[in-house]
Amino acid sequence: MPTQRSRSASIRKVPRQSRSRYVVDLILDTTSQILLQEGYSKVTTNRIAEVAGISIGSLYQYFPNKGAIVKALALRHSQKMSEVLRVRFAAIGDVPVAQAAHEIILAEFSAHAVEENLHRALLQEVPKHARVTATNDVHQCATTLVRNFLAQRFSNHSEVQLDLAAFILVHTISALSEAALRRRPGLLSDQALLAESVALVAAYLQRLADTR
Amino acid sequence: MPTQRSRSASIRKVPRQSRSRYVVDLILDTTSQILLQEGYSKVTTNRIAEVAGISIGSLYQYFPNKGAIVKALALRHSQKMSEVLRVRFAAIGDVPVAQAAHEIILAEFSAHAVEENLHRALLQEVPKHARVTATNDVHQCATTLVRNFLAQRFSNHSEVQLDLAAFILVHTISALSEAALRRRPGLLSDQALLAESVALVAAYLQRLADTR
Amino acid sequence: MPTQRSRSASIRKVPRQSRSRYVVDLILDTTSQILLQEGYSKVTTNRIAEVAGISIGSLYQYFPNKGAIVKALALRHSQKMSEVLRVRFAAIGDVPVAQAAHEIILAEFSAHAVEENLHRALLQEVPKHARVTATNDVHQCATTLVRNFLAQRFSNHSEVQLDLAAFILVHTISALSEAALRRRPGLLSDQALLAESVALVAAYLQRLADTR
Amino acid sequence: MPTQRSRSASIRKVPRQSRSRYVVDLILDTTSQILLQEGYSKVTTNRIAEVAGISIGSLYQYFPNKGAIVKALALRHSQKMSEVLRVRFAAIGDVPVAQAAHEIILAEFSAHAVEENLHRALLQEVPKHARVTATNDVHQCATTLVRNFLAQRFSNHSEVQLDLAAFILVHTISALSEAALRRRPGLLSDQALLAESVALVAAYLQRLADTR
DNA sequence: TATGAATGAGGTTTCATTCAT
DNA sequence: AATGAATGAAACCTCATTCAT
Repeated sequence: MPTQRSRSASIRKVPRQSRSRYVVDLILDTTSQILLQEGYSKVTTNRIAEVAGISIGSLYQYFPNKGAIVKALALRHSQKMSEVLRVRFAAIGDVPVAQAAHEIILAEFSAHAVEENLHRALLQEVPKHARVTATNDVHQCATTLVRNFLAQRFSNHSEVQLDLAAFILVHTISALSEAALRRRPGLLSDQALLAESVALVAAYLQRLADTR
Repeated sequence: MPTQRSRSASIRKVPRQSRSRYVVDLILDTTSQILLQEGYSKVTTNRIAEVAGISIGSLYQYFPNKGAIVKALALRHSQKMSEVLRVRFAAIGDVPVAQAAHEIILAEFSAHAVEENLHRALLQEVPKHARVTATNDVHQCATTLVRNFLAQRFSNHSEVQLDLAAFILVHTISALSEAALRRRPGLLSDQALLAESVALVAAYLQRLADTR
Repeated sequence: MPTQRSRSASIRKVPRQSRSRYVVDLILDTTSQILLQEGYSKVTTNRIAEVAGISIGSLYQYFPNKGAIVKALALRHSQKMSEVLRVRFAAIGDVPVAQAAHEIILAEFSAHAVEENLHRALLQEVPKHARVTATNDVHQCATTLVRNFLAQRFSNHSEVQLDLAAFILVHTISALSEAALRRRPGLLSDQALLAESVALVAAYLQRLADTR
Repeated sequence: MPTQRSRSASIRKVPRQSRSRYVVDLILDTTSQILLQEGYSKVTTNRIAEVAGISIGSLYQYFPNKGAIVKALALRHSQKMSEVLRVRFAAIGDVPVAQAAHEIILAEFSAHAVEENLHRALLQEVPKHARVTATNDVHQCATTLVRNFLAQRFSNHSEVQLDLAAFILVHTISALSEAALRRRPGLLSDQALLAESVALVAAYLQRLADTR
């Protein structure tokens, strides 16, 4: 007794069977590939099916419409990034502030390095409405992790201060990661940039420690 | 080498040019309006002409294709932003580092506040290839201005160090401006966020001063 | 000439047939339901199977194609209507003309009240070619019954006259039944409309009696 | 400053210029032709454009969607029928009831004979929702005309009685017209059927006259 | 210069049907 | 028998661009 389906429900058949999983991943991989090689305007359902080597009908058995494919791709990507962030942050020990800054930055840089080309393409090619939630997800995740980190280190600050600091740090570090990637893919490994970013963050954290 | 006709028409020439100017601006304004109100997918040449109240044929007499319209809009916008940046930076006097940080941030925030909605829409809705040059222009301008500022204050640093510092500062401040705008449009005036951004930049500049 | 196998399976045969019957009826009921609730354009084979809770493959084991399903539904419906007509007409005794008119009309109204919504949907939503025979069946049945009735009462008229009178009566009464249903579903019980219809038919029958 | 367009607005460009009129009529004529020759399922926008000898894009400059074309066709047809009805009824003089019955029936038969094949196709092939208003229009028109006629002749009856009589008459006569057309195109000219229909109606009108 | 009707490639999506399991 | 993933022709519709007037 099927009810009306939401137009943007992201997946039509629950991919319980491994065959389904396979096709869904195939479609997302193909979409990613076309997006990277030819740009968003070439991401059409026909082309996805063609490149994936499946029929257009099959594609629509797994996704209700084009938007759902793009959203699913963005979501899958954001989950990969979030996972990296979580693992990296969990590994930050009880180290001095300067070193913590280093590790936080490495965490963000690593996350941004996950399929960095796809990340850039999603941000720069895909219209916002086709990816809102997913993009926010990573920011949300990063902000929470940084916020928790700050809360442990700077317990004497108010909630509001911690929120603001987390906001500033996440945006700053994300921007530096992305700017680096945008400028020259691979630049994330640039030691000078890394060191200077660490300096920026360390200076800010130090000031935070010095205040009240 | 003006011909007789154009010479005798020279009085009329100015109004003619301004007629062109007028239509071009009308088209760009209309494009901006549709982009903001309905999203990039609704920006079609027919719709632009319709909303602008001109014929589609006329539109194609002022622009060779759709891409040119979007690029022109992006360019016009980046020039407005750059102009704000230039004026603000020129006004920064020989003040202490902390205050300079404040003024630099205000300059960037002001620039980003110029048609902030359009700015966001261009970045988030319009595919990169339709705006590359223009977006780069602002960054280029900002980077040059910051770089010059640093060169004056920190003449003992190497070219490479100055380049890197400029890179970091421009991306950081831009990101904070945009994050602020995105979070709560119109809230660049949030005093706490502003103060904390100044603190971040000041801390970095101070460190730069302390280093050889 | 039943083979050994079928003979020995004869006990099982009935339940097997009824299984078939069951699925066939399930499919027709589901088709009817979708037709009524969502319109003919939503009657697709996949949707029928989905709502019926069977696989699309099973559906095609009971019907060779979509058209056959719709035709079977129309046929089943027309048989139900015809059955009502036959029973009602058989019960018309040797009553005066005016009362006969009353009973004929009640017979037709009753027949049209059988799944009246389905009846309307079949006529108004389903393309003719998908139901021709079936719809004709009811008319054929009604015409024969009325024709027989007239033959008994007005034996002095010619074959041609009787045919024509039956044609006129059946179409008139059917139209009034359907108009009544369409106007206010469920209102075949409208006494005024019923009385006036009887008057119309009675006047015509009386005239028939008066003519040679 | 165009506002959101209703999806089923029937005509996109107001056909003020004769060129527009011409194309609109061409599209409707072509639609009618395909409907008659190949059935509703073959009425596709691509086929209409192809048969009409215009591009699919042109078709969509004149109609917002397929439904609007079918509705416009149904409307045009119903207007032609209504016009015939009005002219014929206006010509009915102060004649005896039996002759009036004759003329009313001729009026309805004539109206139904206007593009009778199209009429049948619209009723039998086209899903109701694609023609509602139009079909109702004719019935409305006929009912009003008959109602006015009755009001003049039978001024001693109540409003309710007149409404009911008009309802019965219009449905009866329409059904007979359509039945005749359906059975054998051209049958409307069958003198026997005509005479018998007149007899039916005359008998009813006479009874109306006899009642208070 | 201005107009706007016309174009048609190509986009998204549906659905009757098949067939390997 | 039953399943349901797969198919692909074909439906509806959009939009950048041209060109005769």
